[in-house]
Amino acid sequence: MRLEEALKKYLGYETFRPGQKEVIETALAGKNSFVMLPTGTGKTVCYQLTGYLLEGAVVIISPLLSLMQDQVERMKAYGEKRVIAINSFLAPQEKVAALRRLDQYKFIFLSPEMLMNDTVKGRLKQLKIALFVIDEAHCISQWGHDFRPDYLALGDFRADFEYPLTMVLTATATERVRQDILLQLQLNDAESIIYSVDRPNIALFTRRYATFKEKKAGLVELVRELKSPGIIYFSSKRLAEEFQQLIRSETALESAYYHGDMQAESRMMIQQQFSRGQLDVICATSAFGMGIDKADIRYVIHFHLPGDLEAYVQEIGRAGRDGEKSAAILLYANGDEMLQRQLADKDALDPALLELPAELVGSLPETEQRMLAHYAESGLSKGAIRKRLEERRHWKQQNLAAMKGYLETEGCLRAYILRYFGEEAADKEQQPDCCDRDGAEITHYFGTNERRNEQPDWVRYLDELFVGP
DNA sequence: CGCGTTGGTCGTATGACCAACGCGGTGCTATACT
Repeated sequence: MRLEEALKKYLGYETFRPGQKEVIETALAGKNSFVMLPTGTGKTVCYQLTGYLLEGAVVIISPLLSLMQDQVERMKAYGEKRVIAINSFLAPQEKVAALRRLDQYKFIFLSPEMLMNDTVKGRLKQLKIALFVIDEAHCISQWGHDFRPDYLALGDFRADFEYPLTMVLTATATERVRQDILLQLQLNDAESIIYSVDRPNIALFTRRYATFKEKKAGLVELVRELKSPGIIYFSSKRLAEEFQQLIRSETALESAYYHGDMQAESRMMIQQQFSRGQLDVICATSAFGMGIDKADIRYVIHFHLPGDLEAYVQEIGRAGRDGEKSAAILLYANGDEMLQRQLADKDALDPALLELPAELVGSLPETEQRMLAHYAESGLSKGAIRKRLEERRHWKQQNLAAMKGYLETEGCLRAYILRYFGEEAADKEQQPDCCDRDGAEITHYFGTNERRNEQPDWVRYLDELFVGP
């Protein structure tokens, strides 16, 4: 059967999107792959169709519970019943039952933490694993080193399972991050399938302000003018909340805030409201984003610069999935990078903690305890650990410096990003609205959002309702 | 870095003002207890 026929038969699509066929063919040929496809190009199809064409189960490692739930629901909605997510959403007895009948599932979603659970491992050992998938694989290189060490144990898992056929999926990774991911996964024979990170329909802007206050005022002005919907990213939960209040009082836009301290239910609700077009603006921290597949996001503003360009590209990539023109705007006020410098510094464990007496370790925050436990089990000497922490710190500072360079460059912003990801700069002829350095005008992204400002015009409303516009 | 909180002083109001200080973001899971 030709792959197109299989695509039609199993998933109902007529044609492949760029990259998908190549990825599936590679897996069907029994080769491991490292796949980099831009956001919104249907990475799910890659492992789903491969799974249908192979005998055995597909195990998918996913970083977020909400992502897993979404995928499971979507697959179920399309009629696939043999799909499950083993995670803490399951009640203990549900989990036991699910593990007992694990062999009945074709697609099994797991977090790296759950994968390391001995019962789960033992049960997986009894199955035939056709394909091992790492979704959002950049998490290995970012979160793994910082606060989710189980991401770093995926390599040992692969070894333990005699190196199952593996597919690594991400949207953004520099060569260096790719190398780190492959190293962590103990994957040295992966076929690289790399597509450009460039999203031509997203115009790039930076704006400098002298002070925090001016930046704040500038943001309100932008939000008032820009065509919504949009996302504004902050590096502080408090500021995200504060700004949402400000937008509510200063504009007629519908808005909400979103960050990691909120209850899972409120987070889900906000995300749904945004997806359904009930909100114009989301004021969020980096917690908001993965798994958002809203097509018509018109702008992404960053109130603070992110810690690295990978995060920036990932976050602005949520704009313009529909291919329509959209804007990515990075704001800066003097000294902004200090905040990121502080956060980056906090990430790598303080080497002094390695000397902490065992009885005091218990009083540390949970994340630090985990990272310490991870290093203790790694068998590395203290000197080697110290060296690794130092390298990590250095890496982060370099990344931040590159991010700062983006703000400061006088050349094309898109070219800067592409160079960072090791790509050739795109052809200018094809990109009239590229970035502010090349003459793109922010006003092209303005629109009217003030409709809610008007008092409801009942006569017109009823007229439209019964007679049509 | 900039912001909010805290605690001191002033000097007699239950505030006004200032300096010093600390903090900032991302998520999984297990298990005990109210």
